[in-house]
Amino acid sequence: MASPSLVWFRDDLRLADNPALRAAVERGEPVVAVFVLDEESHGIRTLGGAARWWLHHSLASLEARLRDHGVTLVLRRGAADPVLRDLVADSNAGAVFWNRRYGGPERAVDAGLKAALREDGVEVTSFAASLLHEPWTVTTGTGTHYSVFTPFWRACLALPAPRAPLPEPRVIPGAKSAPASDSLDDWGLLPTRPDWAAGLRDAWAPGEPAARRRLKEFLEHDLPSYDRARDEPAGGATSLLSPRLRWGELSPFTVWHEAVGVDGAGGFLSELGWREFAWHTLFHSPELATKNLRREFDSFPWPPLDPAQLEAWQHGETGVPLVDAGMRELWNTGYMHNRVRMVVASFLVKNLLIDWRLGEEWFWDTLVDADEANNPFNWQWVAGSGADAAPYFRVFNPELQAKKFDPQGLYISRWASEAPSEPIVDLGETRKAALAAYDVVKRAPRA
DNA sequence: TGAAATGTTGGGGCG
DNA sequence: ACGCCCCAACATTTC
Repeated sequence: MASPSLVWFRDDLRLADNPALRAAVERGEPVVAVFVLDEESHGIRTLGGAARWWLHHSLASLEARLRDHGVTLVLRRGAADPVLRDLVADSNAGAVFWNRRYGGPERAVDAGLKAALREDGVEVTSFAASLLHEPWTVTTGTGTHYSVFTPFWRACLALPAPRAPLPEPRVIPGAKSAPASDSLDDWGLLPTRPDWAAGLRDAWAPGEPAARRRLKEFLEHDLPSYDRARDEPAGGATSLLSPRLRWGELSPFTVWHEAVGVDGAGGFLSELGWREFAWHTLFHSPELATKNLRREFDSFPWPPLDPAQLEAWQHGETGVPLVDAGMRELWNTGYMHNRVRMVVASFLVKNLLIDWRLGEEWFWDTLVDADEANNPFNWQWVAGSGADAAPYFRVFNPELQAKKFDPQGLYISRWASEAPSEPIVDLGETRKAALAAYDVVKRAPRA
């Protein structure tokens, strides 16, 4: 009697370079593929609206590709621990495989499950698949983790090179009868009443095949000009790979090995390095989304929230053209150019003096690429409270940024073409107020 | 992965 | 010819 191999898909919705899937195939028994929509386990962050849209379509793609192999993707909803244990029992699985996660609550779930299943005599194996280096392997000379990017990335580059990506399995042996599955449509991941996803549908094609096509196109067409053009929000020279990495439709090993030989790829690869740095930072500071990494920022004098200002920022109605353009790109497409992300974040935190956590939550809800590491990491970077952060006194001037990086006004006219209205705040005055607030933090005792 | 304020320099207009 | 001033251009400092 066969004892199937259970593959638990999480943030790795791909068949290529999937070590868990590979190990299950190599075990030689029928494969049961599972995805669990977990909104119940302690501390797990509920997905935002744009993320749910992406997840739906990426799961639909994975489901179809597995079906081509004769394998059913079993969809279940609930706390991962009991759901997985039920599935293991129902399918009589003898082995479970997954690729590692690095967030605090996820690690707790996975560790508990691994111990419990092993207790029951089930083989459980986890793999490195979504980071180039395991977080505990990148340490300073004194054994601590890095808090500054440049030495961190230098240390990564000095480590043995990331392994070569694994090919997609040619054959995946399916089980004769798979456990019952929810219907993806019943999960209600797509927006209705209203359906606000039209812009997302125009902008994106989720799923592994489209991700591979984009990688190829980026390498051929955009990488050569990446260093020169990546800061121009109208230019389209960025990789657009962030959601594909977020959902694991591409692995960083694949991206690394495809790009590393290309002349002038260093700047792009170091962006992969920032992604790596954010995840390592989360691994060492699981409360990254809620707690200032630099605790002296706990004394930051946030004024009482003016909800109208937060709303104006969210809706792209601040009267500051580059900020409004960015926020509307976000709302319409689930994405925003990186340069503009820095500008709108600086504006929220420093010109409006609104807590970075509120900006982080809005991005979490509206970005298709937000993950629990990069999103809070980057907000803390802008706010000045984070790892290797921009000094708080570094206040972006959105008008100057527009002049420098969107000199023709192409990006602004694409997203905010109406005649500009009066800014809701004076850029010069609010800049001064932000610097005064910074003074309080500067005088605060260091944690 | 800033911007503004302040400081320095040097060419050119002009008395 | 010379000194003076203005000011753009660039550099440095400060926030």
